[in-house]
Amino acid sequence: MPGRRAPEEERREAILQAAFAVAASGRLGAVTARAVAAEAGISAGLVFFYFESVDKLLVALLDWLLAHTIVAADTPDRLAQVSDPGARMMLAIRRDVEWLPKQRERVELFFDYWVLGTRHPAIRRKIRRALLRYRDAFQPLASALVASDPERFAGMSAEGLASVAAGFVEGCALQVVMDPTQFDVERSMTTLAALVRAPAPALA
Amino acid sequence: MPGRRAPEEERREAILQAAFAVAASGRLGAVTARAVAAEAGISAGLVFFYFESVDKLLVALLDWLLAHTIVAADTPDRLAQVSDPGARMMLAIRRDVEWLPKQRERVELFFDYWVLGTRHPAIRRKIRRALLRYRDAFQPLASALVASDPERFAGMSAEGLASVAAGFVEGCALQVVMDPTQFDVERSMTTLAALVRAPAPALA
DNA sequence: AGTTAGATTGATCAAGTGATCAATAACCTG
DNA sequence: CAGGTTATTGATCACTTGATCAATCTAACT
Repeated sequence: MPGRRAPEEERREAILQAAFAVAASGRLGAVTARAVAAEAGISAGLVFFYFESVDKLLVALLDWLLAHTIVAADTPDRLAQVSDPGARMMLAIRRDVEWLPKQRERVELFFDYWVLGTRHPAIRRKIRRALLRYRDAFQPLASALVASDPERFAGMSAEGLASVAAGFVEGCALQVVMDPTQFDVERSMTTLAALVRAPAPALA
Repeated sequence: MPGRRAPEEERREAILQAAFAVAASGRLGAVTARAVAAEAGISAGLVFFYFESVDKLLVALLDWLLAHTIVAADTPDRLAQVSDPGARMMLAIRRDVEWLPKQRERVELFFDYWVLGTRHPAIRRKIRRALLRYRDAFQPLASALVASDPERFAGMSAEGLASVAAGFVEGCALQVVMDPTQFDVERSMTTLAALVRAPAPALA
């Protein structure tokens, strides 16, 4: 029965949510026009009416995903309460690492997009920008840390430290996707703490 | 013209090489029975004659890839010449990191398989095993390093150190695939050296 | 009520996929 | 050179995909 109108822009949103539902359970490969339409309870043609092509739907889904994924937004206050720059940095990292297993579906999807990005310039640009933005989020913490003890962090820029912090979390994300059952937040954090704490002038 | 026989087992190998050629230029998604057959100069049916299904061809290609990919096997001697455990570890890491951009195609393929593994148990097992094997390759170096200065590495197990080393290289691999032009071996190594060298008792 | 504009459907097309299989040609044995 | 074995082909089937489009229905506005 054609004609049953929906509240305009909500259709787009509904389709995107359906696309996410499909992708969350069957990954990006399962996101077909028919699958999304079935999930949304509409006809396949309507998907193309709102999103010209499946490709553009995927790009829109990535935007939706990035907009609806704020890492660890639930504890913005606890971080400010910690005065020590080092402890603040560690808490920030821990917060994100703890978030990873809880949102495994999103992390997996992100990696799907990341792989897709290798062949898709527009997606690659979006992913890269998101990663840079994530790295930059560590910048103020890194700056404070370096400033708090310039001698100890001699030779390390705040940029470098922020990169390493982001890289560590990304490495954990890799492990989470690879083997969720075997990933242990505490072990990862302990290893990081030990590594960073250990002076190793022998390494060159 | 049917009947033109090939030297037995060489056919399998030839098909696998063709599959690799296809995958190297068009990624895993391009590996179809027809594409591989065309690349190998045979008919599509023959692919199914030697590899029951495309799925099994992909698994066989992964095995082939793992067997034909020995990271940095060209400099096995230089490592032994370095007596200092710290420098040895750093050289080992550098060796692998330098290898990444040169073999980008293989690294990309590896990530394709890694993503595929999330849905394919057999592939996931193979990938996981390969990653563990890679991590274990750092174990002797890590043990020597920890033993060389127990006080400095207090709280760090050799396993943890090996994990971090492997994780660092994997992180670099991620960057290489994402943006080959922007990846800089020297910068990565410098950052690592600075991080490891910097004592940071403030971090907890 | 009549009209118009826009949303919605479902059938449909073309392209590409994995897989099967009868027919056939080369090889080996005798 | 006959005969059996085996690799090889190419046509073919069933299926899925992205995409298009005429027909249709609903809502809003006269």
